[in-house]
Amino acid sequence: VNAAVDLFQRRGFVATGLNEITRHGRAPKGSLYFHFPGGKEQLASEAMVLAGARYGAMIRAVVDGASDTPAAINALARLMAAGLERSGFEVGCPVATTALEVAATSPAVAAAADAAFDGWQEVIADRMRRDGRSRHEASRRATLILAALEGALILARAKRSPRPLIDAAAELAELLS
Amino acid sequence: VNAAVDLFQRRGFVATGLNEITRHGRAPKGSLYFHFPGGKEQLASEAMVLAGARYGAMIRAVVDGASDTPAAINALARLMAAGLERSGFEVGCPVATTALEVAATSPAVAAAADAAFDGWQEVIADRMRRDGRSRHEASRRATLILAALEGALILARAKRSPRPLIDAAAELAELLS
Amino acid sequence: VNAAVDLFQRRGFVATGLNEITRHGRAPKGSLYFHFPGGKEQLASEAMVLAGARYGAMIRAVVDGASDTPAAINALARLMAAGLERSGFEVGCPVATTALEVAATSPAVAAAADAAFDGWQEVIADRMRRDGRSRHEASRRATLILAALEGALILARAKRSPRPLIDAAAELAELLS
Amino acid sequence: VNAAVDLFQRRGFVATGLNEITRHGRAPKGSLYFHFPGGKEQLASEAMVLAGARYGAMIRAVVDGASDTPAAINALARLMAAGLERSGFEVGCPVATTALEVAATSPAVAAAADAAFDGWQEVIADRMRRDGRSRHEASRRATLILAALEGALILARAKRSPRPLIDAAAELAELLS
DNA sequence: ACTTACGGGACGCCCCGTTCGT
DNA sequence: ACGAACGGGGCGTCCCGTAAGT
Repeated sequence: VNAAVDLFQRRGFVATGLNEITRHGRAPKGSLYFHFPGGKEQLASEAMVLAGARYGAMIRAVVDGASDTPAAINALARLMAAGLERSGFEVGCPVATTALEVAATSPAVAAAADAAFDGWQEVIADRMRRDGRSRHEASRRATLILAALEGALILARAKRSPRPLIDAAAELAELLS
Repeated sequence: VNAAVDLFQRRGFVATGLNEITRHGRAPKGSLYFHFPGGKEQLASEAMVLAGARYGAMIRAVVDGASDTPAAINALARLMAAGLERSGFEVGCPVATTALEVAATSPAVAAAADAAFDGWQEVIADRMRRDGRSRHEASRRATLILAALEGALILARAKRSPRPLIDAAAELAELLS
Repeated sequence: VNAAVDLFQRRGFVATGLNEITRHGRAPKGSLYFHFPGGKEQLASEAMVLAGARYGAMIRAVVDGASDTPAAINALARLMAAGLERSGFEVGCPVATTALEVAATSPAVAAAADAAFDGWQEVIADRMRRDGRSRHEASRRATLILAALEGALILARAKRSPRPLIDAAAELAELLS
Repeated sequence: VNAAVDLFQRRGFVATGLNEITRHGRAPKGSLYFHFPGGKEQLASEAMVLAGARYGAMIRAVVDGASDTPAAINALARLMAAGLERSGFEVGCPVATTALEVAATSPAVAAAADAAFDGWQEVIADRMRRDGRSRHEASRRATLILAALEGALILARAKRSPRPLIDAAAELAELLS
């Protein structure tokens, strides 16, 4: 279920109860362990995969629609800021919170989160390769962009303000142009 | 107690039980509500403050010891990477995980986390102002640096590898030089 | 299925899940309620019947093969002790545990268990009648023998030692000779 | 709590929920894990101890009040039969059911059950030693008596009739006189 | 002033026994 | 015959107060 994606994104992995998820998704409780024999961890892993795909598609759309990389960065930041404000700063990255929470305790979920991050990074790197960057350069630069956006998103949620996100993106875009 | 700082850093806010904290800190259970009438939230707030001060001092030492900003960024990344590896990728940022978890539920703790972030950002900005940057430019650039490091730390923990941290820092340092 | 017999014998009725039984018996889960519309109770009842027949045959073989009643008692005790030790004191009486667990809640299963006990008692009584005892005397004496063996089996499992079984049988055999 | 003794005695260990026990004993759930950090197993162990002591005292009273061993056996059987009938055959031995259920899964509880059995056996053996039996003879005979009573109790509960208990006791008493 | 011991609900995850729909 | 669905509860433990003691 993708009710899990939404709730993990808002409250985090640990704070979200399975009951809450089934209620939110109007799914019966008993079926959960039929579809996800691995329990909450499996559910989280699949949520990471789904969120990775969905968010990845969104990132791709923005990145491909932008005229150049700096423009893409700013566009992404604006999009994330809009989502943040629309939800009252509840909805952040659908992967980051869970990734941090389970990094030390659940290797399987951490790996799924990592795969999602990798996918996004690859989307950005792909665009830069098409712009003529070398493979290695594109990869490193994409990592930086993704990291900066994720980090700025944390700062923005803590401050309950889109400023850090907008500022960091603007600065990074400027540096890259 | 600063046992809380350590545990929140490793497992996150929600996953850490009060029992665990008192055990880890060899403090009596009943005393907790005497010293922290606000309960877990107050404890977390004070943990954010303490971690902010400690981490801030460390950042200041590194930043002041570096020859220029790019060198400082790389030095910080190496330091964080070292801590990551030393702890088996358990110990990340003492504020970020908690900040994400409580962003939507506990304004007080979120504010404390924000204050910690602000302190760190100010340390970095301060250095750049001393290097002759304008107030506004220094602030934005410091936000970017902090965001990039925090974001890269997430990626690194998910991947259980210091690579994202080292790469993102190297790329950012290069852009800034 | 007689996978149920084995599992009820080891872990008891309540502690054995239907899933476990189907897995142990390589039977499909959904088929269970086709063959046993009465659910777990019916399964238990039939397990009692099957165990009663099987164990009864074994008792008959031992009893008929022994030279006299005291010898039969000792032989039975040795056989039970051997099964106990072979299984690490996991496998006791296939009926007693379930009988005790459901005595208060499931009359149907309790009746099936009672029938199994009656069958065994009859096997022993039959032998004694053939040895010339009166109907009434044989019945009472068989009840005592069965009770002593069942009771000693409990003591033996609790102590994880065949001693109570061997001792009680020896004492009873001596009294009867 | 001795509500546990009562419920384990009626329904068995596995079938009795902790909630049920706290409800039955009017104790709050949260307090349970303060007094019994070991959880259900510890509760069961202490229930075995308590039941062992209480039942042991009762056995001692009967045994000491009887004129000789055969009379004691019959008196015990009558007492057990009375308890059985009074409760609609719900209340059996407070130790046997649990002992059988946990024999394979919980060594600690099994040991506690064994200790209770040993205590009872010792009470009976003690009486016989005072009657002039040798140490070894008294011990073996006491084991037989205890086993026969426990076993007959199972048969009686399955049959929902005091007959097996009364008959087995009568037969054993006769053999001993 | 500070700590201990204890009481007290609420809920988390897991899994159970059962019944549809095919 | 059987995969899928379905609630209900089990045990553990959490976060929080309070009454008594030092």
